[in-house]
Amino acid sequence: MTEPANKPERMEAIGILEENKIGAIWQICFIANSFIFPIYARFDREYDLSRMEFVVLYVTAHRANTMAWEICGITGLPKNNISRGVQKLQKKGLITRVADPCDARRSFLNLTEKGTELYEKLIALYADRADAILSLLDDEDRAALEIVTLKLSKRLAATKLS
Amino acid sequence: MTEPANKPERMEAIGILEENKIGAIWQICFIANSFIFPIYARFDREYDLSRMEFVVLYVTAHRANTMAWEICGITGLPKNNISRGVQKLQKKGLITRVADPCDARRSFLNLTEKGTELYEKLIALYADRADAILSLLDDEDRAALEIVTLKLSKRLAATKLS
DNA sequence: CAAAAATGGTTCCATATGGAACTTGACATT
DNA sequence: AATGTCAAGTTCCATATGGAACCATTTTTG
Repeated sequence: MTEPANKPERMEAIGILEENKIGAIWQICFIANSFIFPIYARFDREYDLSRMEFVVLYVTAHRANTMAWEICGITGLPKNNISRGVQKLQKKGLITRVADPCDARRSFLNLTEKGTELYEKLIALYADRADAILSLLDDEDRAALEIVTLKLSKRLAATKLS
Repeated sequence: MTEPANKPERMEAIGILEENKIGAIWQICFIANSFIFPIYARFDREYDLSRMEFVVLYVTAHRANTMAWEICGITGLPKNNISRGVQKLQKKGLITRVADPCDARRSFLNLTEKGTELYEKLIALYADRADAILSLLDDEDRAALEIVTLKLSKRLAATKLS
């Protein structure tokens, strides 16, 4: 059942990866897609959790009293999708939503104990898969990649591109 | 109209980018999304071209006599989506489809002149935007990033991850 | 303080997406 | 040649997605 590692069509991908007119960006997208799709498919299959739900879970795990609009700003995802993610998580009892006394439009989001438990499980899978990919590099290259992608992503977050 | 470069929610994103349990992968996805979404939105808005159409256009521009199943292998996208992209491009007169005499199920895809013209225009926009992002790094970092992402993406393409 | 603008969030709708079933054609085994 | 298996593409369907209109609250402004 294990397919040969180098199926011809996969090898063809390599040629296109070397295209240099668009530089590292196509490669970065290729790596991101290779990571994201399988992991979200797995979350959906094994935990019945959609991408939007995971995103909300993830951000909320990192910041107590998060508000929906903040998740939008952090992730760049549209607010209607975030809204749906929040609703589903709340229905499943994975997060709590408490109205902000200062502004009735907003509410504070926090993980429940159950939500924290699930998050711990998922983030472990997430980290394993990330590690499986990054392990294709030797330690030196991996360290270099981490330094440069952190720099770039931080600058990108702080910049308003046209 | 120009927003301040450092809106609070964007700065919050930076904190999360520094999360190290999942290392460079979250950052890579962040960079990829920051690139992909705006550029495809623009292609759709200004050229009425969907993501799938662009993908087919792109691969076909790189390989004469491409077949649909090859595009699937190269990009990892499902074949029904590719099929739709091919149909739309053909309807618009941007690619030609000629049945393979050796196997009636398959056909060879090639850009028309009109298709080539459009491709040239789009890839220039694509490259400009890629450059705008990569220019946030100094030359040394940028060179390092390009080397390492090429290595990683090539190994990833040649590997069958779980 | 009333009217207008803005903001957080939800709902509506039209489109994009991907899994699965299906169609047609190639090919292997008998 | 009949049969079963596989492969390339298409179609069907149920879900995900994101823009736009909308609602309910602040906040701003005259």
